[in-house]
Amino acid sequence: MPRPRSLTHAQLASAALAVIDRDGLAGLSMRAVAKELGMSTMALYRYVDDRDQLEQLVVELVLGEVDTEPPGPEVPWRGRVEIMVGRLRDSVGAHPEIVPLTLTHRHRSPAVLRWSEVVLTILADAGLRGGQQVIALRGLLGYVIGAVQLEHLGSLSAPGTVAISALPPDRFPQLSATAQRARRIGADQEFSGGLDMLLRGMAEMLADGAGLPPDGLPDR
Amino acid sequence: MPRPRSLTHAQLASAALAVIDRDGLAGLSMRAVAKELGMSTMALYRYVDDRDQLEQLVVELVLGEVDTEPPGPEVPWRGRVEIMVGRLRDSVGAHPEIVPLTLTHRHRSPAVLRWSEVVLTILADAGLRGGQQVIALRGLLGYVIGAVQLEHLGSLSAPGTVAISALPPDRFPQLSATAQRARRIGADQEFSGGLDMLLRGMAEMLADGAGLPPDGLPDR
DNA sequence: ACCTGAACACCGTTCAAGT
DNA sequence: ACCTGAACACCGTTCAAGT
Repeated sequence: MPRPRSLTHAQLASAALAVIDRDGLAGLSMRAVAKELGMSTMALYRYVDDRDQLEQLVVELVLGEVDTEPPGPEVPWRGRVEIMVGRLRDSVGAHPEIVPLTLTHRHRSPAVLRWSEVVLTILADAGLRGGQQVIALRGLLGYVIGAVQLEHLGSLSAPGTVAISALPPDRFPQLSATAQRARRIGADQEFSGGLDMLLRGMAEMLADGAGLPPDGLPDR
Repeated sequence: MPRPRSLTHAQLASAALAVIDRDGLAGLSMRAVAKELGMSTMALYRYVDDRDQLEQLVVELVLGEVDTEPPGPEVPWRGRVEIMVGRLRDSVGAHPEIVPLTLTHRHRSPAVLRWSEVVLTILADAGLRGGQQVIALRGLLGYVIGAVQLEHLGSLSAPGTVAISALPPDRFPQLSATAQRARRIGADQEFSGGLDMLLRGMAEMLADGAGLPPDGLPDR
């Protein structure tokens, strides 16, 4: 008589995320997750092929919470992009330890695909042409990924910025002055300031039709 | 009679980098590096406190090759930023497996500090004010980091893009159309297109003095 | 002082065995 | 069918010992 499955993928993912939130990404192991669930290590392999797939489940648990409902058309396109980017950043930012996992597993995540689809729709709506859309989407994704990592690593009690503040001002005049100022700028302000830079650039590209490849890549 | 040191830090770093270039970052281990050098594993601990410090040496070996000579003033400031960003991307791009290491060890790298100092000088030269400089520098660093990772992961025989091309066009119309086009856009074009977006945004910020925090953060 | 090898506490995963 | 525990081939690092 077949015993019923005692575990769902969701429970597995939650247990793994709990381990990560408690002990960091370095603390994630098949053994740790099994202990978290009160099962033997090998029992996990009933539900998952290998560690890689467990990681995929964690990524999907976190990214699956990103609201991918398109913002209303009454919001200007730049505002809509800001909303979508903000949602992604908030979800990942709530579990910054998983950032390295999202990088490796991003292409397989339905949530990221849905998110990308909505952002592309907004960009197309705004009037960006084919080649520009690709560049803009990768630019946005690249910015979010990079910024979240800088933020996460740079703010572990900000060892970087503190160390930089202590640099010899004669050899690094700009850097030490900037580090002083950087401490007064919050992470949110930094993030939205950089995003603003990107969006301004996009709007300008839109205005003068730049960003097309030199050979005049066709639009479809 | 004290034996002479048989190893320099540079040799150690080269051996580790050789392991990484051959077997990937996952193949890096104290044992692997020791074997590469023909020594016992524990001999490495004569030269390095722990694995973390070995990684730091690798990062410095790669980033130390970045030319941080400021480009001549005859080049417009945007061009100078492009040159500096390009140098960083080229060095890291030559050993993409180390990207995760640069993230963790970046704040301790003299090479990155020198690079940042030069870029900040260019930005100050261009007329960006204090708060804007911080945002612009982090924006640039974030973009490079994110873009290099997307490029590296996304181009391992491009499993992501290929998978995306195979998506059901009815559920992901924008994405599948975009994936088709993305295959015709080279990595360099993507990178410089995104960078161009950022630089346009910076130039615009410069023009109208935006990016200052709401409370009017003073310039020094 | 430099280098070694055994040992400890960890990994992911395979495999044979229990219910 | 579901779950277990021993075992294998790995880690980083400590420690005592050799030259």
